[in-house]
Amino acid sequence: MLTGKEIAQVAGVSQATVSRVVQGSTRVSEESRRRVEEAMATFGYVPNAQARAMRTQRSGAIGVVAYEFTNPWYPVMMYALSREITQAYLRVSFWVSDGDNSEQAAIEAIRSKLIDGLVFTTATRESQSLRAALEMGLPVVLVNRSLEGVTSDRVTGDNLAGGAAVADYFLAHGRTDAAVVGGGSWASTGRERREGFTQRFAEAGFPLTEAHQPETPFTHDAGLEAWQVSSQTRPSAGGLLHHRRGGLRRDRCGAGARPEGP
Amino acid sequence: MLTGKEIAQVAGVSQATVSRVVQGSTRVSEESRRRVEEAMATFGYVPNAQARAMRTQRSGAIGVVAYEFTNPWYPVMMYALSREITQAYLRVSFWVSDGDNSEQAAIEAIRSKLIDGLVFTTATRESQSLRAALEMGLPVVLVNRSLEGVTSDRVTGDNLAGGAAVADYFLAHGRTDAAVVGGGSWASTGRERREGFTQRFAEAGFPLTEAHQPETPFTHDAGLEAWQVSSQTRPSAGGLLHHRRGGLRRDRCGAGARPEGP
DNA sequence: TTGAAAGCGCTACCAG
DNA sequence: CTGGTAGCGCTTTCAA
Repeated sequence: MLTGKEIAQVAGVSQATVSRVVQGSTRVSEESRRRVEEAMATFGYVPNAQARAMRTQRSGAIGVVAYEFTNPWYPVMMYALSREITQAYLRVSFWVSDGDNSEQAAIEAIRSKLIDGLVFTTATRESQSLRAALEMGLPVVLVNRSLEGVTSDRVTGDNLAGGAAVADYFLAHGRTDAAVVGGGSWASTGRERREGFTQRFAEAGFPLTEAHQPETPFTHDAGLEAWQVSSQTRPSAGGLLHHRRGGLRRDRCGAGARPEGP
Repeated sequence: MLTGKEIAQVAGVSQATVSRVVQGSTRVSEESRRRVEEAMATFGYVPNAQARAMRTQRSGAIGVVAYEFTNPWYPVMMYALSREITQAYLRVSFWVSDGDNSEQAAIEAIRSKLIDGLVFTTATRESQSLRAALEMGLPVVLVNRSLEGVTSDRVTGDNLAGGAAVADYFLAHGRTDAAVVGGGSWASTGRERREGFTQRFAEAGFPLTEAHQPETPFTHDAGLEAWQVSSQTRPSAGGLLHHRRGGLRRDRCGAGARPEGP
């Protein structure tokens, strides 16, 4: 691996001119450009991105924080984000959210100039470092989940309307005895979906008790368990999970069809 | 954001000493260390990782190339790799393999010193830039799929034995009229599984025709279609896909249970 | 259009 | 144990 300086020597120009050629069409004579490009091609020159980043104060990378991919929704987001980031001529730095540790690592990466910005998909009520980062005005965008009590750029679904829509569907079909099994309120998604659901039921005159809006992790196992507990007290209880042939169908949800194999 | 130099001024030491403190316990007096740490804490100093990388010639990042995550096997690998990489105090740079373009981008990242090494999970027979990179001795490790005709570090399953095991299972149950629907031979996985399968069948005296080892993408749709075509010519044909109640079950495979929701 | 030169913020060497 | 200093490879003035 040689440097711009060496390319310059070969091409018989100054290193500054090599830099100009690399950056595209700054003012460089045809002759100089030709010779520099020839030298670059000959030696397979690739500019040192670290040095450039240091000089320009831009890393060219965007961080993404997502969950372990046993939750199939996250790969979908990850893929979409990757595409967009790549199309913007940026790179993706990736952190698996393992609680506050990795979240903090991602945020630290902003401050250490490793990434130019961070997309955060796993905000929870307990994300201390995230909250602090947003309050400091660090370049963080919340995607999927939002965070109460801080202003921030964010991209989320309308979970309130979503929960309400499910409630309306139930009510329209005469189901008035319901429980919500929709994750926990530590995440804005779960909180808002539940809120939309329970609010609609309350408006319709069928308020849900606390016991019928349990806090569960976003897993099918936990949802199944909550549903079973709920069923014991109310045999006819329904919920956000769908059932079939007298039993819950333990299956993926949310991410749509995922039809491909290894 | 201030720099080590500024921290040094505040602490009344040289910038070199600040650097020593940051790097842990090089020889620094208690007094100096205390004052530097105090200054760092006061101003929330975070060292510039780009500058460090440039100086040390190590970026601290490992690249990972994987597929779009509609193929559920890749998130699983991605997660495992992320964990390992993080535990080694490194970061993950991520590329979605979209053919040779993004593959080349990932490899270029090695040469531009953005990453210290690359884990490549989507090698195909057509991966020109990957092949070139391996031949140049760039730090690339193949995971999941290997590449014919080049020596390289790699981590793969024993697909040959896998295909043979499926064949044995079929033969043990008296199924001698079979087709293999297992991806395409552009990937080592598909190629080796098929090879293991057909070889065992041939050994048992039931050679498979070309028509019964079709080349398909690694998708359920493609597999289903191939199976249907195959069924037309041989009503009793079986294959690597599992079926139930007279129809193929169009479902995920490979990655094991993936029970969680959004 | 071009080259010289000044750094970006850090690490690591070398004297003291 | 400490400070001075020389770069890492690039971008970007500033003169020429």
